[in-house]
Amino acid sequence: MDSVLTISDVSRRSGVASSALRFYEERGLITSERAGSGHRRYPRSALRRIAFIVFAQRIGLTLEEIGAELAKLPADHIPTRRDWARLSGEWTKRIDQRIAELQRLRAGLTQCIGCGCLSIDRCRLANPADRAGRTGPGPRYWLGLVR
Amino acid sequence: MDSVLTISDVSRRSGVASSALRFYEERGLITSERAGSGHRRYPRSALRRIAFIVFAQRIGLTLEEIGAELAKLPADHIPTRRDWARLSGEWTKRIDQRIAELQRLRAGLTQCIGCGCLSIDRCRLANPADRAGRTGPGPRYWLGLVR
DNA sequence: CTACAAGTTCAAGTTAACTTGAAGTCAAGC
DNA sequence: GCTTGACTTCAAGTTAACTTGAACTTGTAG
Repeated sequence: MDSVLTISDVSRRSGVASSALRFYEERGLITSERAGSGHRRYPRSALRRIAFIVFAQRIGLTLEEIGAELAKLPADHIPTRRDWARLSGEWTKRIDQRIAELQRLRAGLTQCIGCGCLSIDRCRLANPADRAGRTGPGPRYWLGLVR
Repeated sequence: MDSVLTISDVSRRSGVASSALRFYEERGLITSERAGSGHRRYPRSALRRIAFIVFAQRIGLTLEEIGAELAKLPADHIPTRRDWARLSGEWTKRIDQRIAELQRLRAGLTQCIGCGCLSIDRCRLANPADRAGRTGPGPRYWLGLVR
């Protein structure tokens, strides 16, 4: 129940691997103090920040987006309940959009495939015009562009 | 309105890049005949198969999973409406699970972050024990393991 | 004092789903 | 006969989010 935590403390408590924590730090998502030895020391508040990151990932945000969100937190004090709550506004919308899409897909699954209309020409769900176009390399699907 | 299609025909009609179509073929998701010149020729039925692949991706299936689904289709004839419908059973469940998770996350967003319980120790949503554990390299998040 | 665990940095590897580029083939139009 | 465009294969590059490994230092227990 110490007030400062080592990286393995944080890893164990958060379920996030030490290597991932270093990676998050490199990306500017979290910060740490250093002990005289050069070892990282985390304040208790880091746990909440990390929980937030994990939470946001499950919603489907990229680390970059999460970083942008975290940047909105006040820098002059440890974020309060209110500060965290302010971040969540945009997210609710995003979740709702994804839920709506899944519900459309679910309907298409029984209706389109079931009724045989799963044709590129006729079906809105499978229609290329309804999908995001994007050029360049990289994983199109994972970027949520084809999702 | 020809009965056989070139790769660029299929690409244009489906919105899937030619390179992706070749990639799908390499992975065994689709097949093609060859013209004397060595060029690919697709039957009309390929369009539906490709639409199915795109559809499945939006739901969140990997190409490997999609391949496994497609393998269940009869090999001796062009799949009928019924054949396609049979594949969809498992999917509905999967969509529902993801929708349910998003709804839980949505609730957590207002309740947990809003009320300040977003603490690794107390909050179920952020609790490591609730998340899938996995060892080895690769993108944990994108694999749906942290989602 | 000596193990040995735990921490550090930095470069390189891993995964899925493609894309890009190089080098070559083939048919059609002028 | 020559160019142009569409096609082919094959190897290598791209992206996100990490992990792994090597080489090294520090902290702690016996």
